Amino acid sequence: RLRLQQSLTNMGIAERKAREKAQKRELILATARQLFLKHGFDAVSLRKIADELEYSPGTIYLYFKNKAELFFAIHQQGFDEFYLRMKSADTIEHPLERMRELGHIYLKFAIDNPEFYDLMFINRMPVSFEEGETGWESGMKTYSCLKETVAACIEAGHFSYQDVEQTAFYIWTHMHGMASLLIRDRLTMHGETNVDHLMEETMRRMLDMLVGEGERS
Amino acid sequence: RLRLQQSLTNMGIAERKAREKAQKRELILATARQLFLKHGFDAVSLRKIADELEYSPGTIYLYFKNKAELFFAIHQQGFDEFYLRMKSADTIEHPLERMRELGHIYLKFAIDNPEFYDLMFINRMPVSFEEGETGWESGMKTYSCLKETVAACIEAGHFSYQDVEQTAFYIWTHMHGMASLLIRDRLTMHGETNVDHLMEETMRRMLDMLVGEGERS
Amino acid sequence: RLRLQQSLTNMGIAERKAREKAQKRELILATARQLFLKHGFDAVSLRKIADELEYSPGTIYLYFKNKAELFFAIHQQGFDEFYLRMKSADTIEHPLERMRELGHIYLKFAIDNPEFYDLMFINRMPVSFEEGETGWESGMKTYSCLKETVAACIEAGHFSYQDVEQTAFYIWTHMHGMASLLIRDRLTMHGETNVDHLMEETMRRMLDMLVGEGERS
Amino acid sequence: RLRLQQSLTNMGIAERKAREKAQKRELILATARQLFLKHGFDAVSLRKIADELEYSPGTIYLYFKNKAELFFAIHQQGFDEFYLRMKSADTIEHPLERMRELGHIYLKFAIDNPEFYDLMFINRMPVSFEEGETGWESGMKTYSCLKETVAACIEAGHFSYQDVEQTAFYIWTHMHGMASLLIRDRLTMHGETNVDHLMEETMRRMLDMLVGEGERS
DNA sequence: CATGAATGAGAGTTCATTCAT
DNA sequence: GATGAATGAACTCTCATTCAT
Repeated sequence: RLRLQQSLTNMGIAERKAREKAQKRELILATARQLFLKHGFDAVSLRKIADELEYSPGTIYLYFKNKAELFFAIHQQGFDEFYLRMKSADTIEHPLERMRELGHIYLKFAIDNPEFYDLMFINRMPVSFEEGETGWESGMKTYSCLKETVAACIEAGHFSYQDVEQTAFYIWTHMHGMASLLIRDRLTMHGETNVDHLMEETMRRMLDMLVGEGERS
Repeated sequence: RLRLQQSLTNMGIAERKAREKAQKRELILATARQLFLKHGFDAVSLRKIADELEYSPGTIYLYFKNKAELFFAIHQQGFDEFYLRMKSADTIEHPLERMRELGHIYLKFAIDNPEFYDLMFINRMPVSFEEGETGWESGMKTYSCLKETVAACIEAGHFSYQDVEQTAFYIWTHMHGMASLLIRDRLTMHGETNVDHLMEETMRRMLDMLVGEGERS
Repeated sequence: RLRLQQSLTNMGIAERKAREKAQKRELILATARQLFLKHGFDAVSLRKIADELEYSPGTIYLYFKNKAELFFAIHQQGFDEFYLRMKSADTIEHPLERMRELGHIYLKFAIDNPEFYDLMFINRMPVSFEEGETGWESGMKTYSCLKETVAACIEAGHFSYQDVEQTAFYIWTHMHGMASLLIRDRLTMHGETNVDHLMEETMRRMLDMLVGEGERS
Repeated sequence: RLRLQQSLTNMGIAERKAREKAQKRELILATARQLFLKHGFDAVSLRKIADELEYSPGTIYLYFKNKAELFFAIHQQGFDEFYLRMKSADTIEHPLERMRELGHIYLKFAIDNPEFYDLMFINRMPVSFEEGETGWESGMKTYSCLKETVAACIEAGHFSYQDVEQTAFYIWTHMHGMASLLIRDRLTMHGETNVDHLMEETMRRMLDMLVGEGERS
């Protein structure tokens, strides 16, 4: 019985340790993310991250093999989170409504998580990244999300143009244009006050124009 | 008379010197630009630029106060060149045709000069840059170009939507979305073969959709 | 009686524990040795040894005070093993034959256990090592082995030269020259194919030359 | 005339600068060499070398591409110097006398320049080194020196054994054995007082033994 | 005008070692 | 007894920038 109890205790300890380790990993990721946003990936050193956390520089290497893996992890995390949010639109039956919600979610994600968005869609990829094709699964799934909804819109007769691939490309590139200009500070001239609103409106306008004549939903 | 002559001579010399100085500045800029293209702005050191030119690193500081000023100069130059190209569409009378040409020029510029485009629209601005507001004149002029043409399209009844500012924003953000995804390598999934063509088509489709009902040109 | 039994049991446990501890120590040593061979002493970190063993780095410190002591232990073990092998020649009565066997064993040991040989005879000693004079007992015994056989050869009239000390030095230095050049990769120029054979032959030639005139065995 | 004079002055300055640069390179090499000797190649960091010279760590990179090149340069320099010394024996006509002188020079070089000898013949080669085969020219030339003298000794009937290659190998390995044991501190047991003398004697004895019977020079 | 030697700071990374658990 | 997280120092190397010449 003693053994069993001890075994349970050990399991408890092991579990707690694993949890704590995961939490610390998360903490490092969060700090890195925030710094990457402020100064850009290249300008942030592991040392600075460590300083911010009041760790020794070597400590980070207990959680990440190197800087590229840190990038990778944030990248991945970003796409996972992104996918989750996009997926949440699935509850909306009406294809066009769903499409609008996707647009809204996309922009909101970029605005709320610019550090994620930057690493995912704007930052130059580290060389080590390009070789292995892993890490894009969530990204591809999300894009599939978009394409399915586009297909549904076409099938339901909401969109007059019939090519799914091209229409998805059309929508994505426009959304990204707004998001990336915002994040990389090229919209400061535009009175800034209502940029978020302007982007939302632009998105809706784009979708409206995709909708076939005579059938405005 | 001697004095006059000498003075003239001096002016000649001074002129030549100024010309030579400007030429050298240009040469440095061109080399820097080319290197920025190949390896990205942050990855290029002043020493590498100097090596490429077979200059001493100190020499560059005779022409540019620091790396930020080099960035600034290329940025400026890029916008100047960009403006010139966009301006060349002015010869086209028909507003919608001109609009289409602007779109074509925009994409072509991004594709042909990704290093310029990157610095102008994607790269994070050096901190010293944000303070001084100079350097955006050409950029603003170019944007005005766009807005004028949009206004002309509206006036001519080609575009049904009436807000110039918003429509210009609409067009620009979409163009930039395509350009920036291409330059930062996020379109590799798209078969890559015909990305340029796809972008052109998407642009035309966007403009077509902006054109009011019943009046497709 | 219970107490006695428990005491016996405890002794059994203690013994087993001691045995297990020794075994683990041995295991660590073996792994370290093998890694030292592959990458060189300085290039092997304790962490790498621990990883190889699937131990925690801290664990090694339960068996060795520090890296120098690990060096020390392998050094010792190497000399012990070396001594055993050399000792095995004792069964050969004929002094000159024994001498030849010693030479053969020496070279074979160096070739078969370059990691040992390197640590024992080539690698720079850790500073902490030089102070304490312990650790050379087996080495000295082995050298005595050599000297005894040399003495026997002289006594039996095989060697013409009479100084034992000098002759032992003569033989050892020559053997070591071949072994160390081989191990530190300075013999690659010599067609490499038959280096082992060449070394054996050279050793035999050396011994032959030590043999007095008219009395070639 | 002014121009000419200035040109001459410039040449003077350029020359002086080149000389100073070469001197500084030499100084770095000397310092590095000395530190390598004391602590071993791997244990000496560029920082330590820089500190010793009261330079900034970066400065060394103005004279050497990296640590391997520093190694390479010392290696090369050592072999050059070594070759020069060995070559100096060429003035001795009598082959056997020359051979003895070569032996003397070899040992003296190792004793006088242990830091060179260590890097040349004992230290593990950096990986980058093995690939390129450059850098061994002086070494090969020196070995040829030895072989020529051996051949001459054979031709003159001094050596009874006829194989040049094997005899050169024989001589070299023995010399190296003594030198490397001395440098890596394995001769401390031998009363140390007269090790140099013992080595010289051993070398002479070896050569004497190579000399054919009845013809001791 | 141009040089290029020099610097100090800082990059990513690895290390032997310690210590609370 | 064993763990493994953590450290601080060290590593090689690159950088933007300065300044005497």
